[in-house]
Amino acid sequence: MGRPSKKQERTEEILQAFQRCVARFGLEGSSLERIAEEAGLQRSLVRHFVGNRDDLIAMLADRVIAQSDAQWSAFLEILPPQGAVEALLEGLFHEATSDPEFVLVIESLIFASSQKPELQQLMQQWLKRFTDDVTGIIARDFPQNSAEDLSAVAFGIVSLYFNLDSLAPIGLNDQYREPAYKAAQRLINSLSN
Amino acid sequence: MGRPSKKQERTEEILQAFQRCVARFGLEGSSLERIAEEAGLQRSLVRHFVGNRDDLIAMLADRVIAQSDAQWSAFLEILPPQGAVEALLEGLFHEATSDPEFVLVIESLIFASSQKPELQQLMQQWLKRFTDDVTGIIARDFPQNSAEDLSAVAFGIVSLYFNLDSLAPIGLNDQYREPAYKAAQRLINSLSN
DNA sequence: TTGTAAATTGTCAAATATGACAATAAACTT
DNA sequence: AAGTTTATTGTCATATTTGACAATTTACAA
Repeated sequence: MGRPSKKQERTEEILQAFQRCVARFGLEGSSLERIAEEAGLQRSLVRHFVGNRDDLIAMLADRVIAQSDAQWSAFLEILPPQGAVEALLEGLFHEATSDPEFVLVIESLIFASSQKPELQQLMQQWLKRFTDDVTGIIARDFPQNSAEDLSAVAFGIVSLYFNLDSLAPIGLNDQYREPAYKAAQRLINSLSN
Repeated sequence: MGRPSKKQERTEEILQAFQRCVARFGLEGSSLERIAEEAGLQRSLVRHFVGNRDDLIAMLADRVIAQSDAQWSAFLEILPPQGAVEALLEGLFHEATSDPEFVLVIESLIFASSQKPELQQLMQQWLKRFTDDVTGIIARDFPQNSAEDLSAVAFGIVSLYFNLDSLAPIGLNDQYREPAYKAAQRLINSLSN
């Protein structure tokens, strides 16, 4: 009964438009006006489907985190049972050409975390999953090391990877990718066995 | 002749207010209105002394970079002639409790770099000075290593340090400081000699 | 065809941001 | 005291953003 709802697709379109806007103008700079224009919809429709900008931000965060998790999970699936660490480094520093727009959105969310407690919690958990997974992978290949050493190495690798993304706006990504990879290798080599 | 100019002090006040605003609302979210209110001045005065927001951003960038460079230079001065690397790590990961507001401002500038070429160039140079200095310090204590290895280790240390700041908005700074320090040590220990 | 739920369009009022500029007040020099 | 430079205040026009809501249209079910 009644007209079929386009809420799903419309919401998707709007969120994609929002994502593009955030990458270009930042969270604060993305007015509903701009988002609507970017999505090719009327502002009223944006309001109708997703509410005000705070609602939008919450939805965007969920979406982005889910997307990131999905990518990450898919990546983990591919890792070989043994020699996983080597494949991990290859994947993180050589193959992975993360979408700059996506990176900017995540940066924005991280940045906005300091103002939005709910968001901060989401990002905390997101980061923790990431580092814990990396620690786990390393632990499997290098079981003889203490948890402390493993965490340190894992955090180092995550930092190297994240830093490439964080500094992406500066535009030196290509220049620093190789040093980052080498540094990660050195961290791994510093483990026993 | 004529009334004495307060341009210096006023500009300083305005930039400080701007800095506070940026830390709270982001670059885009800092309207002249807000800045003026934060500075306790009329908006007209803000315009009178520093111009529009693009002018403001340029001035803020110069100021922040100068400030950062000054701090960094002062820090380098203190480093002992030998054993400098150890002191470096101590300083970066244990003593240095960087002002969160200041960090947020730098983050904002880095982030905005992707949209503003002049700013991007400034930040590139700023980052380069930083990593080159670190490379130099390490090179002095570990002269037997190749430039490539030294750069990798230096970039690793810089990444660890920056990452702590980048992730500061997430609020896990304390938790990750020690792993970061240990990872940095491991990188250093991976060098010959 | 009729009822209904949802999409879609359009409009209004209020708040906010910006640029430009006039007018006044203050502080200094000669 | 006169002149000059700058600070300071105030205002006007304009554009943007937002929230709220009314009116209309569309697509489906019975």
